[in-house]
Amino acid sequence: MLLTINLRDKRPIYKQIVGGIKDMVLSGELKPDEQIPSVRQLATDMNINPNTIAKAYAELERSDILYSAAGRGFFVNPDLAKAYRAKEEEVKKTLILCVESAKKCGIKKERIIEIIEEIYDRDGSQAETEP
Amino acid sequence: MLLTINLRDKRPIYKQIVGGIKDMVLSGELKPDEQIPSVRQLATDMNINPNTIAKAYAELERSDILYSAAGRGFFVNPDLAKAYRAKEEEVKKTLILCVESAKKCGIKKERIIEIIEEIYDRDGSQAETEP
Amino acid sequence: MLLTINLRDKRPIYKQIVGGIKDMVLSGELKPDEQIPSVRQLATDMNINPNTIAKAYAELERSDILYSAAGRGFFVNPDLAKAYRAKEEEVKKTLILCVESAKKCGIKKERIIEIIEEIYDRDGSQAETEP
Amino acid sequence: MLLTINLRDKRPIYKQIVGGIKDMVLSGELKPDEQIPSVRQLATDMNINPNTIAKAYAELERSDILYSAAGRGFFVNPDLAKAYRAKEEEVKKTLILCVESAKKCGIKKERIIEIIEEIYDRDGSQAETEP
DNA sequence: GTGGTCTAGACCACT
DNA sequence: GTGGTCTAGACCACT
Repeated sequence: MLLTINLRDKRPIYKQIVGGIKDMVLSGELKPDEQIPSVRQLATDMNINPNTIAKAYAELERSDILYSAAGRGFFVNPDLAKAYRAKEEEVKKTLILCVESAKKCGIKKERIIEIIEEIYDRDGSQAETEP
Repeated sequence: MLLTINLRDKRPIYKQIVGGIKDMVLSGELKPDEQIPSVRQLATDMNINPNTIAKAYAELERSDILYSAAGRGFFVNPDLAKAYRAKEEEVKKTLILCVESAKKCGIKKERIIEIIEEIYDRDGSQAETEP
Repeated sequence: MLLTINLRDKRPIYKQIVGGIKDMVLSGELKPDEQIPSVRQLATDMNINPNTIAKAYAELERSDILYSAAGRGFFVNPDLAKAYRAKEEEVKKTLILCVESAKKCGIKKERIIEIIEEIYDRDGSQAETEP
Repeated sequence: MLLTINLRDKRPIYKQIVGGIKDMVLSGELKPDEQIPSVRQLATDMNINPNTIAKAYAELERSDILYSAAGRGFFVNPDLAKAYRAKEEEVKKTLILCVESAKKCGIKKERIIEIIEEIYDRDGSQAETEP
């Protein structure tokens, strides 16, 4: 499982892990009911304390991205409807804060959409390649 | 000066103040070279610790939004070119994080633009109304 | 023997088995002195580790629900008076925790009884139908 | 603030704290916007590790019982509608598990209601006394 | 092997 | 002073 944490990122490590795995699940990169690396395994792989991984996994379970059972491990929740809706809400909330402030400062709507197009249409370093 | 801080907001108070004043300056609500309330004055008005206000003002000065004259207080920087460019950079950086993740999760570009339009075109509770 | 375990259920698997078999015995679905599937048999049928089944059977024996004959397997205890009393105690203990907390939070007695009626009078997906 | 943890209780310490504070808030024992003891303070008072208290407080904030801000502390959420609805759901969920099993084992509805009445109408060691 | 809880202690940002 | 994050390490229940 490819997960990188960025030390220059202001978000705490566990939030970066939450974001990374959430995106992998919602993008289908991780399959329904697939088992993900154990807390200890990922902790070893990423050289991070197990408590930090556990904190991230717990949040992913609360967000209906994963489900788990002690003694068995963590698995991808096959029913992602709720998580998907929450993701869209999260995106919307971020955009509201960002766009309202931008608007107030005189950044035109057209400029914002231009930026969106530019971001969306470029390849994206980790994005899926299309055939 | 109308500045409201939201105690439920997860952003620290000083960041909320920085954001609020930055937006007021870049939107022209505060005029070039206009003096803004003193640290003590604003601290009293908002019932906030003066250290918190001072921290916000210091950051605004570093961002070329305000300038200070020792013993006389803080004033709006009349040369906002740099600050304006930084604001656009900041908006762009936020949009990159948000949009790349949204894209990966399968949220379509059209949906994002739809949300932007919706946010931008509504009145906005605290937004300036144009004559 | 129809026993379903729910991997999403937060109760450990062996507890789910204990609960399921206990209910089947106390409801008369399993007859006095009837032999139940061997540990290995049930482990195979349910695709569960034999240790887990063995743990459940051991607890059922301690609770006087089953008895075992070395080398011959597990059987339904025909004398269920003790187990029945323990079940009522267990129900009562759960209700005390739940109802006292509900009461403290202002949930009215009438509302609780209403919920009980609703639960009790509906068919229950896995409940036995009476002829 | 009166909060006792019971070592014989099977629930983990942090869950007992969550339950205790939730009940105090939903019963009105703690007032809207009232500040509750700091993580460190309660940790000292109860002789429990601060991390354990912090875990409980975090869950209470996620449940809309409390709100917080780093540097200021935790406060009782004045808008408890959501939390109250969740509490009723929680009670209902517990009752379903308990009552369905009891029913299956032949415990009569009248007996269950009798138990509820008995629990509800007795004083309750920590219950509010009525004038 | 798996996750969950808890303690102890450090360090940081914010007020 | 406040909470938030992270590490380290122990111990437990469950599979």
